[in-house]
Amino acid sequence: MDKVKPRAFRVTSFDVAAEAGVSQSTVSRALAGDPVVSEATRLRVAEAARKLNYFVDNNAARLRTGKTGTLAVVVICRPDEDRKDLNPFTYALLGSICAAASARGYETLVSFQDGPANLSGRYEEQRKADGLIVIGTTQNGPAWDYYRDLGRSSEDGAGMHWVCWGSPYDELEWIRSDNHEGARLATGHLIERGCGKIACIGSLDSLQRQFKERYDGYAERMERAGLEPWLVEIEHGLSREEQGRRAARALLASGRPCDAIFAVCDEIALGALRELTELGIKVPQRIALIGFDGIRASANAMPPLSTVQPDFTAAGDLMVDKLLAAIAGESHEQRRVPVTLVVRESTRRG
Amino acid sequence: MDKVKPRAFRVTSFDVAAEAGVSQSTVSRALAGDPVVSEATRLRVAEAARKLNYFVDNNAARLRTGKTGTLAVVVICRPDEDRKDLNPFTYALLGSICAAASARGYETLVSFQDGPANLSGRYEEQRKADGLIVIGTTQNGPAWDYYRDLGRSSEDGAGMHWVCWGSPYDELEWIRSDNHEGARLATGHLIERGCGKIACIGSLDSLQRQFKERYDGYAERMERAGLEPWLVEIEHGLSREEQGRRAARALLASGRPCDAIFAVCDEIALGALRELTELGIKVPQRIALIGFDGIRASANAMPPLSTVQPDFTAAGDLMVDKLLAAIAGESHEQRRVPVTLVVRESTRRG
DNA sequence: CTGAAAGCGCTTACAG
DNA sequence: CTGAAAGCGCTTACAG
Repeated sequence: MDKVKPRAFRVTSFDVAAEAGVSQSTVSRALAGDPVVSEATRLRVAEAARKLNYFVDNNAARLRTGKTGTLAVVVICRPDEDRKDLNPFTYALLGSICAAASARGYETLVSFQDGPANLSGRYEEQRKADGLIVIGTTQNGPAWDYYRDLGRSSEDGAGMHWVCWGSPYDELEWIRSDNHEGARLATGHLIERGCGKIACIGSLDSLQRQFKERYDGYAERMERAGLEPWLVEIEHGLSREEQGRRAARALLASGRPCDAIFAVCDEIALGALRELTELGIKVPQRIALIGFDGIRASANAMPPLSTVQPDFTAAGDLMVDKLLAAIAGESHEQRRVPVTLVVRESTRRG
Repeated sequence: MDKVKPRAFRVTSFDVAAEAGVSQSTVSRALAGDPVVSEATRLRVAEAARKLNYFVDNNAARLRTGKTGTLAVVVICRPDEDRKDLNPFTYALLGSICAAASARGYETLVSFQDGPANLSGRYEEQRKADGLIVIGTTQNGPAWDYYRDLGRSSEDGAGMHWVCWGSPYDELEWIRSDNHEGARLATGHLIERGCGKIACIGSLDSLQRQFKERYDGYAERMERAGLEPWLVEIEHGLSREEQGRRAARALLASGRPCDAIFAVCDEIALGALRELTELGIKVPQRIALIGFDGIRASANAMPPLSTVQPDFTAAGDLMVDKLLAAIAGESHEQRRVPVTLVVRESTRRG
């Protein structure tokens, strides 16, 4: 109770101690579950705490122990982007990270960051979190530059702990889907379906590293089957949907026969699907189509879109486990999330 | 530096004070931007802090001031639900809340909660947050019961600060879309388009209060135009998509002539759309269709779905402003988020 | 404008 | 098994 500015009354461990007839240190131990306190004492303390509606002040505990029990999660957005239009893949990943952290007893401090005024990754220095997870769009270059520089500067001492998903830089600790395997699965599925003229809509030089990995998996599987890879490049600086639409048009305009398309992400695939549909080209009867990412909208498309889906639960688990290992000073080699093929109408046999 | 267990070296305000040649209290004031310190001193302190890579320990500051600068956001999920399948509306709302909080200088502590093992809203008591925002599915009854009881129990003293979106209980401080107005807009749009046999797929007794409000707005607009309202009830306990599919079938099976459908949410509308499409009924040529919520998938549907979209940015702003007002002990009456009509192919004139 | 000092509410060696 | 005491790193009246 402050003499000058009496602040709101707050129950402390001293009040509980008085109520239970023990010392304050015993209250702390009992409530923390320290096995050294007797069962009888523990019960008495618990009852007193319940009666007084007492909860440990998290800030005092954190100040004393130096641990926060919190992981920071930064979601990188595009400056011009409405929150509603954020990549649904990112949202699913965010959810699985929060769930994984919670399952391991950690809170998640979430921040959407899009521009210079907003960028801030000093969570450990401020003792707001024990580590940092950065996810979000690869396309916000300045944001990733900021985090890359933060990582570099902290070499000398501070020792940040973090992992990323979507970083265009290999020097950051990244985790990604098993893109090669997923692309092989998708391509193999099209081949087994009887397709032989399979185009890949994608890019080799996108900031999005995953796109190249997916093309490589596609090309590898094509060559194994004695087929020639065929890349239709997306144009940079457009929405994914528009990239898909234009690539579909370019593909048709080329005049080269095509019976199937592997698009390197679902949103590009959905754009291509709409363009094909509007041009009267039946999917899958004339051209089969498969995407990558397993976003929810792919299931709602007409026809429903086949895709390659990462195990989102595994993704969250892996990111959190890798981060916790880094915090504990242990090594953790795995950085690929397993994927599965999801077959829907868009690749079914006519 | 602890003698027994030397913890990791940490720069404190005392180190900065020594470096800058001032007292520790001056460092604190200078870094907090207290206008009482001279410009020269402030610069010297800032330089010393930069040189030593010093950041204020957030836990110590919070312990001292009693404020956390943090808002807790609880997202209520369904226990059986994959994170990936969470309602996209909820994710968009989460994003706008985090952005609004950030714009007002608050951090957001986000937690996905789905069941008894997981439910926890004691953020203020633990001094983890200054207030609480609860959003998410209305369909998790036990979770809302938990929060309702928490609200009741805290009457006697603690005084929780919070706001909700999606609560089935009116006693909690709720914020919702302007559902009446949105439904009137949607229905009026169908009428202007020339439709007269307009069904509403929805429910009067759903836990989701918003559904009844939307039906009421629809019925009001119908009656104003001298048309008879026609409710096709959804079945409980199914996914939104399946509810939409079945309602569409029931509507057709009734034999009653129908030229337009207003569905009380986009996901139900998308289910209805797929059912109609699979049955060969052209949308909008034979039946026009409009939903509510403005989720991203509605734009990707074939044909793109007309809808009523709440202003997500305003929603996040309003929830955060209302919560901050409650924390400050001020009143804040507004609880409706404005909506706009989004016209797409599914209601265009043939 | 600046400094010395108190105190926020815990956890944890240390002593018994 | 329990208690007395130190100390985590700040902010802020109070005094000058």
